[in-house]
Amino acid sequence: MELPSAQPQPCTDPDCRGQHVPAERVALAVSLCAARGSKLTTLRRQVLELLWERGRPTGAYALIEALELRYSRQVGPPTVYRALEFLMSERLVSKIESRNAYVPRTHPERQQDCLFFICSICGSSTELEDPRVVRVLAEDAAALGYRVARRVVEVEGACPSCLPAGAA
Amino acid sequence: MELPSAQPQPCTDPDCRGQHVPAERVALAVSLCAARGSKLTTLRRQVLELLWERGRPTGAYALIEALELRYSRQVGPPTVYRALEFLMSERLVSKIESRNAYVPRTHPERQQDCLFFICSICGSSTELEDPRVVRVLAEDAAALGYRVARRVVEVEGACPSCLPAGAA
DNA sequence: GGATGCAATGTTATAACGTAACACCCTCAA
DNA sequence: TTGAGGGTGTTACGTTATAACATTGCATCC
Repeated sequence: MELPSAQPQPCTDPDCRGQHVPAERVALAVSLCAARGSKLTTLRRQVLELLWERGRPTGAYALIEALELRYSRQVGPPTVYRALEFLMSERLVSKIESRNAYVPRTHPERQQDCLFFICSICGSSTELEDPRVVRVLAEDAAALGYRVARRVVEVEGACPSCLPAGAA
Repeated sequence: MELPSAQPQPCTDPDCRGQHVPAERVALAVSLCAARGSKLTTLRRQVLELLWERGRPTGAYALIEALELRYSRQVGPPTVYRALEFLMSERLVSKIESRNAYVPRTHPERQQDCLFFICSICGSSTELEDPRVVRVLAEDAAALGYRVARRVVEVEGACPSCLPAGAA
């Protein structure tokens, strides 16, 4: 299952902070889905592209508006929700539960649920993976006798750009 | 600010897992609010009582129904949402973001946001505090330059009662 | 080539969740 | 007694999400 070397490659830097070019990330999604045998259709790819272009958590109805604007056609809520459902099942998108909004994942090739830091001032979000969080929650789950299916970890606050310099 | 010894006391066991009697927890809320000078009105107390009686994350509209049923009067959404807002500001209630539902907090006297384990089968939830999660998230926030305002940590899975014995 | 089956999408309607705006009422203090 | 402010009631509406069913498009088989 080797990809041709011309294809976009997954990022191998665990500290990259998700600084990636949208077009490149969409290309990676195309590769990933092809490799997985899952169908990233035109509609689904368009939704993913829009999410990348937005660069911040975006609501489903904002996506509908954007689709209608760009492609000059009517789009019903189920259309977008189904596309989002597919993208989430492929780990290409996560839902930010505390905002009812959706973000593209910078590292869809990774298995673990990730953390999000969300700025309540500018609305931006930063994706992060931290094995320590995973481990600690797994320990707590074991102590409670829980089997973990999904982790939602969202930290709201003020991002560095929105904080007056030095006011950490 | 000492409470009379006849009053319900905060639980001092950090591993109690929130096994408390509803009526006792409501009484603690009354004491806490009195001590804080905040007004736990009849309506607000009724909403809190209902949440305790439910024993699981409960949606706002389910609370409206329950209020109407019990007290035979019309209740509009704003009435309940305002009560919930007050209860959350007093740390007596938390919202489960991944379910759009509300739960009473077992330890309103504590300052930190807590974690929730939610069973996707029976719908129950377990509140937990884990300083390790708080610390790790604080470190990540520092590394990103974020100032933390609020943590949402929700683990979905299967609770021990819903798992076939031994199938951890 | 037409029949068939299946996944994806389109369409309509409605459910579920949440809030804005304004009216009323009660209490408390000057 | 009157005015201020907080709490609640009421109406209407905004936002988020899904159920149910119709249609399309594409692959496969005969």
